[in-house]
Order: sequence, then C-alpha cells, then structure tokens
Amino acid sequence: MATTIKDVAERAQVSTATVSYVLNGTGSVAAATRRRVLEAVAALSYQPNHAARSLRTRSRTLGLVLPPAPTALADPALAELVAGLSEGAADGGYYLLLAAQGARSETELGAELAQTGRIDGLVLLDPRIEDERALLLTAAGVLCVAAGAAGSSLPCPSVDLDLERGAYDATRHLLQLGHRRIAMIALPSDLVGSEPFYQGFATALAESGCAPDPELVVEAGATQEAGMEAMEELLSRPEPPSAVLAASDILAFGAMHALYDAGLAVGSDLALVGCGDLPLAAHTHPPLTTLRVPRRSLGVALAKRLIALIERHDMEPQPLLNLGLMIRRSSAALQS
Amino acid sequence: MATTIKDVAERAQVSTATVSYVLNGTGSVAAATRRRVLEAVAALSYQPNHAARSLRTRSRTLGLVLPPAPTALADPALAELVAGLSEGAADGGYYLLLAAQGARSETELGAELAQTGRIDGLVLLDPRIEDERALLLTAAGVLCVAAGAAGSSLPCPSVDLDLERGAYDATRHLLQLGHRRIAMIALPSDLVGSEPFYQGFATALAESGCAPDPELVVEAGATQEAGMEAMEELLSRPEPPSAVLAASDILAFGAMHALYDAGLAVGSDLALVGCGDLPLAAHTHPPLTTLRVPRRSLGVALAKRLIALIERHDMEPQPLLNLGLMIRRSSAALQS
DNA sequence: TACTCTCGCTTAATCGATTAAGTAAAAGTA
DNA sequence: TACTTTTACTTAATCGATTAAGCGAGAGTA
Repeated sequence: MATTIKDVAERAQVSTATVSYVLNGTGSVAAATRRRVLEAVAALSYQPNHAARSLRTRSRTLGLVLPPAPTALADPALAELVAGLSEGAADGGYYLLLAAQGARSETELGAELAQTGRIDGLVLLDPRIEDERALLLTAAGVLCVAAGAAGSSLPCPSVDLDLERGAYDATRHLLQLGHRRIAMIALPSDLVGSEPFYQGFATALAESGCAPDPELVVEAGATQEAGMEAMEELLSRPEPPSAVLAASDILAFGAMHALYDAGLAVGSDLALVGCGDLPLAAHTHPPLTTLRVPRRSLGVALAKRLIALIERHDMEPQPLLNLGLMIRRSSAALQS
Repeated sequence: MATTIKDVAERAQVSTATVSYVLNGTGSVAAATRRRVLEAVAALSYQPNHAARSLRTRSRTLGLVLPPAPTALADPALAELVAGLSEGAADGGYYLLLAAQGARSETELGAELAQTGRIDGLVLLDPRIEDERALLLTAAGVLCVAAGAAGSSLPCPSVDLDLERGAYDATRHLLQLGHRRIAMIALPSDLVGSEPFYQGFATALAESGCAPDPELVVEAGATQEAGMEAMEELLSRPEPPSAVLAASDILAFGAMHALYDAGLAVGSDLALVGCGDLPLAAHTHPPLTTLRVPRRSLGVALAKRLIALIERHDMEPQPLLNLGLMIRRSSAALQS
C-alpha cells in the first residue's frame, strides 16, 4: 500500500489538513508542528497521490501531440525539442505527456486531453499563419503555446526564434564570400517562420545593393524531394545562382542531391547554406554550413512559457532565441 | 465547466452509477437505457475526468525516463522508439509520460512516478546484465518492461531483438564478399545485447571454418570516439582485418573516421558494417551497410507488453524482432 | 474588563469518477 | 402459489488529496 496523507497525519499527530498546509506552504502552521510533519513525511517517504491532487487542482502536466509519422530525418530535431520540453517541465514541477496522433486530429486530441484534465496546457509545433489548431483550441479554453516566430499573430503566446536575423546573417555570410546571385529555397509560405526568414534574406541583399531576384526565390515543400526539385528549378534558370540559402536542412540535403546529380561540386561550384543544424548537416560531403537552432533551449523556453500561462504568472516578454551560423565547407568563396 | 458524469446522468434520467456501467461495459443495463445514456454522452460530448477515474483505478499512463543529455547522434533512435511507444500506448488506450532525468536517478524517478500513481508501468531502455534499475524497481513493485535481448535474465519481461541472428547475417554477408579476417567492435559487455551479438558473429565465422581471432574483437564504449579508438587499435594489429562489424552505427561512424584518418577507403580497402541504421548511416560517404533495427515496432511492442503486464493479460511469448541487413557501399567484395 | 483579532489547528465538504451493497420488479422454479 | 434467482437499476461509500468554515486560546485594543 502506498502511504497516504492520512498515514503522515497519524504519525505526526495532526489532521490531514495540517499536513496539506505544511506541504503546500498554505495555511499557518507552528514551527514545531511543521517539523513533526516533515519528519513524518521523510520517515514514510510520502509522495502525494497524483490523481487525488489533480482532482482538486491542476494535473501539472504539459501535453504534446506527436506528428503522425515523423520523417526519419526530421526526428533528431523533434527529439531534442522534446528533451528540452521535458527538462523545462521538470524544472517547473511538471511532466510531459506525449500523445500519438492516430486517426484523430491534433486539435481533437489536445482538446480531449485538456478536457479530461490530463494536461494543463499544450505545446504546438510548426505553427502556421492563422493556425487552425491554435484558433480552435484557444477558443475551447485550452491553454497553448506555439514554437513560433516573432510578429506572428497567433491567438496564443509563442516562443520565438530570430529567423530574420538568422537568415540575414547567413545571407551576409554568402555576400562576404563574394556571391551576388544568391537564391533562396523557402519553406511553405503559410508557416509563420517563412515571412521573417525571407525578410532577413531580402534585407541583407538590399543592404548590399542587390535586390532579390524573384526568379531566384523558390517556394518548396518541406521534404528532401522538394528541396531537390527546387534546386533543379534554380539550375534551369538562364542565370543560375552561385549561392543558395535553404530555409531548412532537409531542403538543403535535397538541393545537395540535385547538385550532385548535375555534376556540380557543392562548396566550390555553388555555395549552399541550410537552416536547422541537424546532426546530419555536419556529416554530409561537404559538411553543410547551416544555422544552428537552439532546439533544447527552445523546448525549455516553451515549457516555461506554458507553465507561466497555466499558473497565471506574469512573465517578462522573452527575447528571441538566436540562431548561430555554423560555417562549414558547403559555403566557400566565389570561384573565378 | 467541463461536463461530468452527473450531467450525463441527469440528462439520461439515470444515476451516475448507470452511466459508469454503460461506459465501462460493467454491470447490466437495459438496451433502451444504454441508448439513452449513450445519446446523452454524445450530446454533451462527455469525457470522463482522468484524475477522478485514476483515483479509483489505473492511470492508464506508461512512463519513460529520458537519459540526462542524449547524445545528439543517438537521438533519432530514441525519437523513433518514443514514437512507437506512444503509438502502442495509444492503441491500448494509454498515454506516454516523459520524465527528464535531472539530478535524481532513473530508479528514483520511476519509483516516484509509480508510487504517486502517475504511471502504471515503466519502460527501461538499454538494459544491462543484472540491471540495477530493473532489480530495484521490480522489487519496489513497479511494473517494468525492458528493450532487451533474448535469453537475458532480467527480473522483468522484455521485448527482444534478434541480435544474434542480425550479427550472424551481417557476418555472413562479409564472408560471402570473400573476407576472412573479420573484426568486431563490441559495445560494453554489460549491455544485455552484447553477448548474443557476439554469438551471432562467432557462429557465422565458425560455420565458415575461421574461428574468431581474439585479437580482432575489441570491446569499446558507446561513443563515436570509442569507435574511432577501437578502429585505430585494430589497424595497429600485425595482421589487420579486411572487414569490421561494429555493434552500433555510432561505433561504425567513429571507425570510419579512423579509417579516413589512416588514408584507407571504406568499402574498397576495408569493409565496414554497422548496426542500427540511423538516418545518418545512409548519408555517410560511402553509405554504411548496417542492420536496420525496427525501432518503431520495438516501441509499439514494448508498450503492448507493458500494458498486458499492467492489465494482467496473459500474452503469448512474442517472437524476436528481426534486424534487416541494409547493404550499402561501405561493404564491398574483398580486393586483390 | 470586555471586545475583537490573529494564530494554529480540526472538521467536514468537495473534486468526479468507480463499485459494493441494497432493492424492487420480472422471470424462473418447484 | 410460494419460493428463489436474475435483471436493472439506485444509494452511498470510497479513492486521497485540497480547502472553506469553524473553533478555542492567547494577544491586542479600547
């Protein structure tokens, strides 16, 4: 039998209410009594029952709905984020509940988890502009935070990456290497991150006097195949680029593939920069220059933001998380 | 306000007990009444409160303690397994609770989660021989399953990979390519998987008449560095191997590094086979021949096994999960 | 002195489900 | 017919915590 608050109360010669007051720091308890209670707690190694507690209060659990079948390559990103989430949750005395999205939509699942009191709040990944999930869940009273991008008008708080600055830095890097015809392979434009990323790219170009050529900006999907096709498209331009910024590593991997097929050497013939710094990025040939996303920190920050929302703490607005440019051999100085 | 069983009872003109009987399929309820209840449930889109339910019964939650700071490279493996776990949990009406291991040991955390009724059972990864966690937790009455290897004498059930067969197949593959001096880089020998893996290796060699040379079997750690050092050691032998079987992809990556440093071409100068089929394995140069571990299925099977244990279902012993040999360019026919 | 507060506790209601025990009516049995 | 049994429910106890309400005793105030 697990020890209950009753056992503790008996041993400490007080009522269960007093034990609860001591443990929660509510109520007023004499120092001597408090000590007796704490001794009893320690002696019995008492841990309050979760169900009983959350029947009256919160469940102290954050939720995350896993994408139906994560692309193998995308996994490390998720894993790191999840690790961060559960770390941030733990710091605040929370746990992380993972739900596999089966037949039901993320929205339905999230709503159910919240309504049954299993979770106190939900983390939304890859938010989109006018994100339907965020709208419906927030309307249903489910607390949410999104892993977003600054300036997005989501109905819920978000923790934001400075994608604009990241793209700016990456583009500056290419400019400094002497490139002028710089292309961009973009993610679907309805992802909240797409706009700021493009902005950073465009700003850097504008500053150096070369306006972005619409011919050299291709919106792709999110898969490696999409990156490959986008690269092929860029290569078929009358004046192909000498450098390419891809909005994700996955897209960059696809682009590398297309370049390989075209007999072009990444690095020397064409500079390529990705975004994400997946583990794979350091191991391609040549290793991929890319923007490192602090995924673990992002996870931690998301958890903390959500907990603050749940507990109605005020929270100073969080700074944008910076992406660091990892310079590797896929981006080299312009030849010829 | 969330709708409760009381609301449903009122609307269906029955007592809350009847509603509970209908929903749980216990008790005997007239068809007409059952229909009225189900209608009310649907009309109010009622979902039983989790805390209240698990106060009387189980929490329908499986637990997993995350390693403190997962190696970046090892992550994709974990991610896929976790996806499988939560899928398997969902199939059985369970969810997956993730706990970040902070200062406290996995054993302590697991015991707490179980004792507070947050989880009904725990999944143990990378079990070792005489695994302390499994021993202590099982002794404390915490239900566990381990991702193990056949024949291991863990105090809890496990779902097993056929590592012996996998290593056998991989070694056969190398033998068929004409290799005779085949080395093995092993994982720490206290992991339950190490012994069967070596057995498979040794059996294949014995069958073809060449006994394993103790000089060519190196026990390494689990990191890439360990793999690199092990490979260096093998290369320093008077008669170095022409082929190497590494017990994990990570070790193989390290080995590739060492080979690269030694100026040897993987594939042509020396054949290399890994185990795990991490996403990275298909993208190394040359791509790594490796044993694919069905991580998702393993996760699903672990969840199902644990749920059976929790619900005291008898379960026919599960077959070993097979590893498939993914033949890539790192293993080629013996030169000269 | 008489009154009001505050302190330190206890009693008991409560959260929302499950389930043992009880009961009236219908069905089966002798 | 008179009984047992089964069916289809209801009532109320229960899980283990939190917390509002209550209550003496001692301190503070007029």
